[in-house]
Amino acid sequence: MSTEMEPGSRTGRRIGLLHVAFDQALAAVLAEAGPAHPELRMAHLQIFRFDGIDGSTAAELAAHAGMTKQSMHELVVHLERFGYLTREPHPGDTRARLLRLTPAGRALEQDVHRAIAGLLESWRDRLGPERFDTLWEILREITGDRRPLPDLATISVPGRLRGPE
Amino acid sequence: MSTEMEPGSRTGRRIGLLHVAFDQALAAVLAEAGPAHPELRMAHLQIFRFDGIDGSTAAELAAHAGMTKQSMHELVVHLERFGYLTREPHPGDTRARLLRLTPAGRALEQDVHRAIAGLLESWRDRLGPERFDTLWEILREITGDRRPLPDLATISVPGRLRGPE
DNA sequence: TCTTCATGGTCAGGAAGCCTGACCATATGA
DNA sequence: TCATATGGTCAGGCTTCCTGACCATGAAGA
Repeated sequence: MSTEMEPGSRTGRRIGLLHVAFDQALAAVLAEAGPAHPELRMAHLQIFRFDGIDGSTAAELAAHAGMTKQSMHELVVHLERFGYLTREPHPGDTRARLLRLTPAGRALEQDVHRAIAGLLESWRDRLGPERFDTLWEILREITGDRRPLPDLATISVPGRLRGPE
Repeated sequence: MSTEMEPGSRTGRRIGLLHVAFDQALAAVLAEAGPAHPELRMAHLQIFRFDGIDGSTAAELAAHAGMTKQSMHELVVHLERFGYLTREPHPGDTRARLLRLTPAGRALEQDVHRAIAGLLESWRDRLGPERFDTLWEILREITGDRRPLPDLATISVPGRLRGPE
């Protein structure tokens, strides 16, 4: 390690901070921007962080988000109950339900994207354009992004180190 | 945004992935490296991600980790119960308890640091030295690191967007 | 066609990781 | 000395996931 590198602990923390900062900015901007959506929780925003909600199925979203379909189910149902999306029959697969954003859902999606854009803008200001682009590029490289989305499905954070025995 | 920038969603996801990748590598390497510690969960490792456990108090750790002392309390007690640390009286403050790593605790700390070092090494291989250093520098900049640690205490991720009403 | 297996969705229950509230004991400073 | 802050602790709750168990449907092979 060339940069004077702390044992490693700080890096772990810093990555955590990056993540936290992102979530926080998201929550903050949204809490202010939309006087709406009081019934939404962070987990729901996590979903809106991705594109393509509209027109996909819960199972697909679950795969993209790296969670079980049961977990995603709950989020989707919640979102439906509060009018952010509807579930229409999937043409060509009677089992599946096609998710459709309502106007409210679309507005929320916009809010989330605006919040993210704002945060990125502030980072960009802080870092300067070149280094910001570099960060972007590095993130892409580290998280491996040749394919569009599905890679996420293979990643899952174990709640424990070992199985629940 | 100069790099062809997706609406923002991908960036959010990518940062999440960075975080997840880190946690995962940590879990994986440790699960393999130490056939020990079956009773440890990720939350405990999160603690070991920081230095300075040994000799600090639970309240300090809580501040560093950005969580309440009650939450940290549970983790610390757990760690104590399973022999990773002890709590001795704090000289100079009868209320406080000084945390002390046991040999097992110290070994675990080493494992965690080794795991992190290994992950960073792999990123370094993938990115090349200069860009790796750049990432490091950018992370430092974004997460703001003039002061040693305490800044984290001010950050908290809301579980909801609004207060619990 | 019948059978088998995979997949989308759903219900039920639980674990983990946090949180808030309420307290006690001790520091600390006016 | 008295108010207030702080370390630690207990109790209880909420959120966000998870696993297990199912049903209905789809796909693929015997």
